[in-house]
Amino acid sequence: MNSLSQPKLMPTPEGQARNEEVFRTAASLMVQRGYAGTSMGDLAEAVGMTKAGLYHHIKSKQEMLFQILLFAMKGLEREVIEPTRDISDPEERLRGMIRLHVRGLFRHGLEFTLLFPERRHLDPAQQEVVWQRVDGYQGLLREAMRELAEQGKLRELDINVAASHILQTIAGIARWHPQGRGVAEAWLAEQTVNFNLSAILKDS
Amino acid sequence: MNSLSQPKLMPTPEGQARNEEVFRTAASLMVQRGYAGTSMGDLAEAVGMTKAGLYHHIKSKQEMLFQILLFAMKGLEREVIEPTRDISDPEERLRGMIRLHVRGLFRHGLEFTLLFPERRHLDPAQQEVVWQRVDGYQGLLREAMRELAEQGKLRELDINVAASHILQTIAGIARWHPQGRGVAEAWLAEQTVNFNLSAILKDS
DNA sequence: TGACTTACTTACCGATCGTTCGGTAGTGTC
DNA sequence: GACACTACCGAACGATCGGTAAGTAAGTCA
Repeated sequence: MNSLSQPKLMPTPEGQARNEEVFRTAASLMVQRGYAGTSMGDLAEAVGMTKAGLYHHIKSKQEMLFQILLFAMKGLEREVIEPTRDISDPEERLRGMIRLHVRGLFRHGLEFTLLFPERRHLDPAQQEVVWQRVDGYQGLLREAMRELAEQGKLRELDINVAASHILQTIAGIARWHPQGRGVAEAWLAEQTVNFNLSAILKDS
Repeated sequence: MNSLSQPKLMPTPEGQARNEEVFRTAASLMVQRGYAGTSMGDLAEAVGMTKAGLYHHIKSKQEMLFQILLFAMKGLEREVIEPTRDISDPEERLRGMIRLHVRGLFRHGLEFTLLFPERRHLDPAQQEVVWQRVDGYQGLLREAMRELAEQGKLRELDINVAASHILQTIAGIARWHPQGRGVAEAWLAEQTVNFNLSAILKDS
């Protein structure tokens, strides 16, 4: 029942830090080169260790991907879901979610959005877990749209399709602006917020 | 100066067909498992050949990916760009492009949309070629929006960001509805058309 | 019939893959 | 000082990777 990225037993503080470094580095490499394109040798070199040493910190490459996805999803929950949870107006909540998600892509490593397609390398049980988390997140988008519909503010559209479209525009940002450098992040976030809300809201 | 997927010399009609089968199968496998996740052994087995036999049809795995991307881009040009080229009204042209692109994802193998991220496995010169094609396509979206802006029909938004958002919603469909089965394709296409045009058009 | 080509095959190459084994330096505990 | 434990390393494992050399059956054309 380990919660995150624990090695086999009780790590020292330094070991814990090293452990986290391994996972963060792996996430970063996989964002750049993909899961299959990132070898354990690459990762070992990047953290200044031998391949064998890595296996003190992780159980397997696949398990590591699983832990990274869970960890990244927790980041999304902390940086996006929690701060907007208590906004009662659904339009403002939706705006907040999209805005924070886009900004989080650059500010913190919200690798989840980018690494999500790599879930195919997990075994079915792990895929199921990851999928549930995503569906939970998407459910929040759907719920906000449902409330907007009740208020008569929503266009005639399918909420499921719209939710997936919104997520895709966000994910796309990370793909087209790889490091977020050069573009004004806040501006890009607002562009994305407005694009998606114009898409789903009735003319006011 | 071979235009598409020619083997070394002059293929027989059967050879030509086999050649195309190799490329189509490779595209299909790579859509499912990714470039790195598709081994030449897998591909050989899928087409009922030995690995060595494959190399009669292709020069290398990387070159094959390049040819597949070019071929897929040609499909996009044939199925989406050409049929909408002569629509003078920019709104209708844009609607047509999105609609045909989404439908094409299911009807034909418009693998380009799905395989585009795999361009990182190409060498820089090949990447440049592929990128130019994409930018050309995206340029058509931008041009339509520019015309809409001239007619005063466009919202205040950045055309580059909007174009990338539109493409992402389309690509997302292929990712979320892997085989297109089960969902009414035409309905999904209209949902996507309306989502994106609502996003960019001023209230009428 | 013989020369040549296409479309493969069998057999193999060196490199790299993820992973494991046995060992060890360092640190803290009794 | 004996013991336990963490955090590694060197060396190797079998498997698989992309790719090749050499050979061959079948067809075309003179």
